[in-house]
Amino acid sequence: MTGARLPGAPLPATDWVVCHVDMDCFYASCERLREPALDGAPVVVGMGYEPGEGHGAVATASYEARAFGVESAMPITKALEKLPRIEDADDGDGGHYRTVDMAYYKEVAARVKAVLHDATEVVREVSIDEAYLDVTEVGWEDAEAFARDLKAEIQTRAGVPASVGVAPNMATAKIASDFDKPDGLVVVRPGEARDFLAPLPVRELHGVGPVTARKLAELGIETASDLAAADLAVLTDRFGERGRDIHRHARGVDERVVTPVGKPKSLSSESAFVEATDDHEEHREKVRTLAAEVAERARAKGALYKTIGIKVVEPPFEVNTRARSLPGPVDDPNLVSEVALSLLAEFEASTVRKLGVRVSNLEFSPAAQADLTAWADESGTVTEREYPSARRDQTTFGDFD
DNA sequence: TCTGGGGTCCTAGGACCC
DNA sequence: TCTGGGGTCCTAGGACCC
Repeated sequence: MTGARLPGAPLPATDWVVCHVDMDCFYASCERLREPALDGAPVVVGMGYEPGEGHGAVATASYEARAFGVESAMPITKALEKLPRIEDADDGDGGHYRTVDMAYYKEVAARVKAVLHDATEVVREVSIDEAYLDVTEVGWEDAEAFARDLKAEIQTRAGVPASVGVAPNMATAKIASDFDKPDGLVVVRPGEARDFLAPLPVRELHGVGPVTARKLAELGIETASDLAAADLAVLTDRFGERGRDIHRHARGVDERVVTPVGKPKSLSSESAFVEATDDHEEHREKVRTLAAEVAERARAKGALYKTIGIKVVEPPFEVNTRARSLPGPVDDPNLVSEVALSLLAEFEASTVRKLGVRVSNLEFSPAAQADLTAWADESGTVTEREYPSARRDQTTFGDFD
């Protein structure tokens, strides 16, 4: 395993300098950017808290709002209990609620990303408000100064604050960026990672969610240091490949290479009913809407899909998925709807709280759709009738980014 | 906390092929 | 007619992340 590396192979992990940039309560910061009066006040950004839409959740809460107990992903009704809207509070001690405005946040995010790409070659954009940078060429001598400049540059050019973590690998850098939020800057040098992580609860490690944390607790493993010292065989036995990963992460080891994210693997749209319903015609109507949405998004991205699926969530929270694959990739909104509805038929008698439609097995090369006749004939799933629309759709490629 | 929406990856069994 | 083993694709579910 050790010894000479092939040319072009990744450096040993300890030689890397990885930077994780994590925007501080990004949506709330964006709202403040265009509405400076919100500075220093509790801000909650979410959806579905308007009258009659009682099923939304908090997307982001400012730190002032978190002080009231408002958290990300909390049902909006619960958030309003903890922190009433300022309009409804008589003592003036309320929160400023704003509806998610993705188009605006994407504008701000684009400015942040521009700063990152100007700063270094390799950037992995994980989400709208988070990215990893491979800044190995900067070296450990200058890593801290680099990160400080990066933060300042983001503030200057995008107008929003970021926290930055620097470490010899992705998993540790991520925890470092979170360690001193907001406006944090934490550098973990090679050799320091394991001690840095040691006291943290396992739940804070990337890849340990509520389920794994509970199972680890049953094994007497509570902290990263417990996990680092645990028997690898026990972990892989219980958690499979992920056991190996979290064991490594707990020891401050992560050999994943920072690479840009590729094309999406799937696209989906989902939507919850305000109240779970057994009205199958309502189910069908929602699936038609979702199918149209997802097909439109796929087309906008120039994606062909080979698999069409649905998700049906029954109370209390039972998730069912069904999918059907076509003989070859298509761009055909009508087919998405037809297949989704036919998969939905199985749930005709179900009470449903939430529905989703998904396309996957994506291909982005227009040539991928080259010869549909060949398989359309031998299939039986895709009929002649559907074929012409699929081919016509190809002409829309390139209309969008 | 009775849970929104958009994703990723992994696992496991079955079908099918050579 | 009985048979081993490998590889790939498909579907469904689970866990996790932001």
